[in-house]
Parts: sequence; structure tokens; C-alpha cells
Amino acid sequence: MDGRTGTAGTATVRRVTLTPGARRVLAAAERLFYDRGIHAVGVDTIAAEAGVTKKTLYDRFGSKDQLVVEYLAGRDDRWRAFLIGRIDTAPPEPAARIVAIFEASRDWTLANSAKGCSFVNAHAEIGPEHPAHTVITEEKRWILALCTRLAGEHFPGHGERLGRELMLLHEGSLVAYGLTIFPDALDLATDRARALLQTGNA
Amino acid sequence: MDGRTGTAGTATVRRVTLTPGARRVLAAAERLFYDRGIHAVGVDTIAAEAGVTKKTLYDRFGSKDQLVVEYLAGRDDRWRAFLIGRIDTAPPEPAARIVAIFEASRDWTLANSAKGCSFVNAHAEIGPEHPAHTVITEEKRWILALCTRLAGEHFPGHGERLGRELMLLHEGSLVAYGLTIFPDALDLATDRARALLQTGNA
DNA sequence: ACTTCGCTATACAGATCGGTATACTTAATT
DNA sequence: AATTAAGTATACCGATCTGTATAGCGAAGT
Repeated sequence: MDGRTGTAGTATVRRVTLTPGARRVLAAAERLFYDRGIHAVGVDTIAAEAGVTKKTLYDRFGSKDQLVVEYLAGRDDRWRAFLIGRIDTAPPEPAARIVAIFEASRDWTLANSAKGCSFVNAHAEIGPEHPAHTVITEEKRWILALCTRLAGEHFPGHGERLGRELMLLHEGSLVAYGLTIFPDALDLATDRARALLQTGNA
Repeated sequence: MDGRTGTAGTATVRRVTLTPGARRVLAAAERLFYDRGIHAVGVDTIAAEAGVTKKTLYDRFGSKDQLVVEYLAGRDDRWRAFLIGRIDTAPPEPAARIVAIFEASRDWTLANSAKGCSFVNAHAEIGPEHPAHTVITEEKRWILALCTRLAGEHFPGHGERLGRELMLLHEGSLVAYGLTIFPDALDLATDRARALLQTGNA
């Protein structure tokens, strides 16, 4: 996948050349931003964690804002690629693919999102004027569109409604897991999605 | 309700005397913290917005961390009082009371939470070591316990599972609304909750 | 051979951060 | 009449913030 224009890509193009130093900066930023929050982490900390000078960081990314964009766009890329891989290897029936979404989300979240959805968390810290804001909203619209399309194939005429209902379960499970409200949130959401697809409107 | 020990109260006690100045500080902090995020707002900004000197702010609250605690505890108090009022005036049947929760959440959110749940958003910014962390988790556990209890009265033996499923819908709707993924999230969650209570396990 | 690229090292700028100190005022309490 | 509480005004502290400047180094490309 070149930049962000592939099957899973968005309109946001990768603006930075990922030199070895830039890669380490991005890796450090992803960890620190997610764990501690965007505003709580300074560029000095990121540079130190990456074992890189601040000049390298600014030569590659130009600003902290842009680094935030790359942080979210990078997670977006990897998550979409992961999800698409799971969907492609799932049975072709739309219901099975929807279930595959929830199972992929569970596995991804267990491995990468102990504090919940990184996009939701970033949204809490930045306003609409921030260049990373569209990355957040587009990611959510993308999953919604995916759920809606598959739900429409499964239950023609009810794609819109079912897609949104699936999104409620999906986003709810990430919050419940991230805030440790209850432990089995990710599996519970999968169960509920399955039930929703069987009855259509129970 | 005295402090935070009433019907809707938690273990967190109000540690500050709410003098007129302190009230304006808290009002300004609530608005700024919610709109811009906790780390993005400085104490100077809050004091200026409240029309108060920084000394007054520190005389009343002692630290920014404590002000964050009061911010979240205050929202918690008002939201719980609002919700309990709605539940008390709803029909006594547990199903009707659960629906009342979702309708109350919708009305409260429309009036106070354009950017989604303030506790979820705060959780994105602070770690477990922050004194406000327990305010967040206790608020979520409280609603979960409330849903679980009512769901158990409605469907004996299935309170735990139904309560959690209701929480998925509730938290999901706040995210979907706060990130404007789709506009009717709050009403849709109410519909889904109603359906869930009718079939029990559809 | 010369230039460009990616990088280190260090120092610095101006602003803002959370928090404190000092001195004064005003109103209510005792 | 003396004290206390709640407040203003202002100045300051050291730390940290984002971002820039200067100088140099080694490897790769032309």
C-alpha cells in the first residue's frame, strides 16, 4: 500500500519520508501519545524516547501537530489493513464478515488498545481546527460505511439502521473495555452483533 | 444533598467550600475543561475566565488536580441527580425505568455533552495515579450497577448480562453522538434498549 | 571531488506551565 | 474595636513548552 491511497486508504496522504530516525520518532510518539495523552507529552520526551535529536524530529515532521496527524494516520492504516485481512479470510457471507469485524476489533484491541479507542481519546483532546481531526472522523465514517454495506447485503433495506446499531455495540465495547467497566465487553459485543444479525430487529 | 453522600452520592467528599469566587472558578473550569480538554487549559485561563485572581483559585482548590476532581465530581453529582429525578417520575416497572435512563441520557447529553461523555474524555487524559481517576470509574460502575439491578428485576437471572448489554448501547451512543458519527445515536440507543427488554435475548 | 542527506550535539528564544509571596481592601463576625 | 474570611493586584519562581539556530559528522550519490 503506497501512502494512504490503497484499499484501506483515506484522502490523507503521508506527508513525511519515513527515514530510520523518523520511524523511531513515530514509534515513540505512538506509544507516548496513546499511553499518556497528546497534550501531556512534549516533543523533548518523544525525541529522547526515540533516541533522536529534536532537530531530526522537526526536520522530518515539521511540527507537533503534524506528528499527531501521522500518529493517528499510522494507527488508522494498520488497523484498516488488519481488519481487511480478517474480512478477506472470513466466509463470504455478509453476516460472517460482520462477525469478523467484531472479532478483529477484539483481537486488535487486546493487543493495542488497553485504554480504549485511540481516535476517541484523541478526539477528547483536539478541536475541529486541528489537522488530525479529519483523520478521526473519517476513520469512524469508514467503519460505519463498512458495517452499513455488509448489513445491507445481509438484510436488504435495513443497512443504514443495522449499520448504526452495530456501531453502537462496537464503540460501546471499546469504551467499556478501555475504562474496565466490565472485562468481557469485547466478546459481549460480538455476541450481541451475532444476535442482531439473526433477528434483524429483535 | 450534602456533599457527596446522598442517594446519588459516591465516596468522594467535597473538599472545598464553595464561596462565590470558587463557584465561578468551578463554572469556568467545567466549561473550559470539557470544551478544550484538561491539559490544554491552564489555571491562568480559568482564573481569567472566572474573573478571579489566581490566588483565589489556589486558596479554594489548592491545586489544579483538585480542581479537576471537583470538575468531574460536580458533573457526576448533577448528572446523577438529574437521572434519579427522571427515574423517580417514571412508571415503577423496571423496563420503563431503564427506558427512562436512556431518555434522560439523551436529554442530558443534548444539553451538556456535545463532545461526548466527559468521563470518557477525561479518562483519555489522566492516568490511574490521578486523584480524579476513581471519580471516573465509580461513575461508570454506578450506572452499570443501576442497569444491572433494574434489568435483574425485569428479567430475573439475567441482570448481569442485560445490564452490560445496556451499557454497551449507552456508551456507544455517547461516542457516536460526540464524534458525530451519525446524528440519531441517542434515540437509536433508546430504541435498541427497548427492543432488548422485550425479547430478553434476541 | 563535491554535494546532498540524515543525523548528532548544544544552545537558545519566547511563551506558558503550575504554584507561591507580599501587600492591600472590604465586609462580616465576635 | 479587633479579628477573620474572601477577595484584588501584582510580581515572581523554576520548570517546561514548541520551535529555531549553528556547527559538525559520516555515508551515499553524482
